[in-house]
Amino acid sequence: MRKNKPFSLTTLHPHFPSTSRRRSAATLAQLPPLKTQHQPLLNPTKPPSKTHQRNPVPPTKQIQEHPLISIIKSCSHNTHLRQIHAHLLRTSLAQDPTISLKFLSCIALSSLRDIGYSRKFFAQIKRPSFLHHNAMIRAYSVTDKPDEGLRMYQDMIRRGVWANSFSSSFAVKCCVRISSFVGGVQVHGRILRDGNLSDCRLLTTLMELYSGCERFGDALKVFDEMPKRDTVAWNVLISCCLRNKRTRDALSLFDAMQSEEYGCEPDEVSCLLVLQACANLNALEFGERIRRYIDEHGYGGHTNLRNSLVSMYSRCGSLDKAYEVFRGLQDKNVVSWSAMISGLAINGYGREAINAFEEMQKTGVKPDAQTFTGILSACSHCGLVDEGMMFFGRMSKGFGISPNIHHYGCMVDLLGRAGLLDRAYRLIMSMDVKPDPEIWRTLLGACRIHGHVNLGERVIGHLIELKAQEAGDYVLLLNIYSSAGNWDKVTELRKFLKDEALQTTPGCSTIELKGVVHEFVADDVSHLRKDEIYEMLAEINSQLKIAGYVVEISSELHNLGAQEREFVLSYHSEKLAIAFGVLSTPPGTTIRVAKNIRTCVDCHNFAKVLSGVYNRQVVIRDRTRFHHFLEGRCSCNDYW
DNA sequence: ATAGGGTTAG
Repeated sequence: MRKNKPFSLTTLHPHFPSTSRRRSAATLAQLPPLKTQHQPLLNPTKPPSKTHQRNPVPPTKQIQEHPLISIIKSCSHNTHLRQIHAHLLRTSLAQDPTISLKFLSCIALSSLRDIGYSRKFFAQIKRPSFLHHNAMIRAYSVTDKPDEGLRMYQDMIRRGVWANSFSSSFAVKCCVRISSFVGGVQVHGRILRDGNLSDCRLLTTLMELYSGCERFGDALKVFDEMPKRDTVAWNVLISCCLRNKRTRDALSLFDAMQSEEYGCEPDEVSCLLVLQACANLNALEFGERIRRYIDEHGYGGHTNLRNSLVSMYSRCGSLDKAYEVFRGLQDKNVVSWSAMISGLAINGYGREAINAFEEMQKTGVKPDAQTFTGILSACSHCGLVDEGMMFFGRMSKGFGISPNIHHYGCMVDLLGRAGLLDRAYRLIMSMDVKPDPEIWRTLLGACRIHGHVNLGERVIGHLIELKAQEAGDYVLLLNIYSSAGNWDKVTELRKFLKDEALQTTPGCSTIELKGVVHEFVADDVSHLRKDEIYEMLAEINSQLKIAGYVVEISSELHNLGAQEREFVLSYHSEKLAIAFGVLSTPPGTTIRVAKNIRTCVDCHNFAKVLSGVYNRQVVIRDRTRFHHFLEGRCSCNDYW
């Protein structure tokens, strides 16, 4: 407990200009002469003036800050910080609690982000309060040493230094940065003991932590126990759903938060997040709803929302609407152009994407790394090998952007599809970034297309090295073996797959009907209309067989008899979604399905034949592209 | 009490 009156500079130095006048242009030059103001600042000799005592006003409003504080606040340049530091040391102002605190937090947030500097200054404070500790933990949380911030917090608790909800908040931030679930649980425990259970912001940070550690359940629990939830809390929950593969729940939350029970208005961030969910799920109608909401609530002018709309429309296969929004954008920035270029790319308009790229530069917008990801994927989707190579070269030479893993991925796809497998392999080996499993899978896909057994085996070797091999990868290898007629290897691999319990990314397909997204996994029996769906699937199977559809058994890894294999295949998630689509739409309409992983050969053929027999346009969007099927043909030359 | 915390487009 402090016995003295709060330290106030206002009363001590009435000659300082008032806050309001000072605010306009505070610079170091406006400081009172340094030499004359040594002692009085820390050792008040004059009592506070009487006028203040006669008119008691709430002290918080009355206290004026030291001019140094406003200088520190407006100080963005590092050299200025150093100057102020020197000044603080000279005048022993460094020991003033308010000033040192302000300075400490300023170092943390300045462009310097120099934790060493913060540490040094902290060490110079003789009696740091818990506020100084808080500022340090915060500093750690925004630099590259978040683990030390957590340690400092733990140390604080251990030494019995007073800690408040802000200390915990910064500590949680540190845990978020290093994805430390264990550390987060500790801080959570402390928060519970401190009884900070009604602090909405603190709990939101905690949700953010669990979200980042892929602990959806824990995040939801925190949310549930919050006594009062504001829009940001809902937004964090939505973003948590997006990050933890609960995309469909993200859509329900948009409605739930608005319900009478909760009465929380979605803001522009909510819209941004939900639009992402729509894009992932292919949920065009829901996306349209969000668009109406945006217009009705006056968010229509937000460029980020419009950019998000461009992306949502194009990822839902509605390129014309994407273009319409794009055209209406008054201030197209690099994100708008990149969204449009990627949109053209995934929809198969490679040339148009390149044109857009040129036009973008004419309007003076400079491309960045993600623009090039879009343009390179346009080239790979449309088989524009020379153009792709050209852009890949121009990227670093002409624009100073060094290729990242996504750029390399596009190039591997481009070269691989074109049959230049050795070059693709050499490119991966020459990369200055570590190859990820995804890029090896891209090459493996190319090996399948071109029946390259040796390279395929080598790629599997690399995946094993990364401990990332999944069942789906071996299925591709199986396809390669069987198309090469290498039956011994096929048998051997089958046996291996049967014995080994391999990890698989569960395939999942979604289809939107009347604004409701339906989700299917393989062998799904959870849908309300499952009986009708399976009946329809049986009907479709027999119709397609008449039309010449043959089940592609090599897609399946189960070591079963041919009859049973066929049975297993018919339960793939995209078939269930398509069957549901046929069930719910009249002939002549479009069935749009989104798949989270690669669509298998068999489902590809299934959709192709079905589009003719049932007179539906079928569009399957898998990880990177659209597969359009119409009248028994597909748009991608059976490159699946 | 003091300063200070959460979500965000391609």
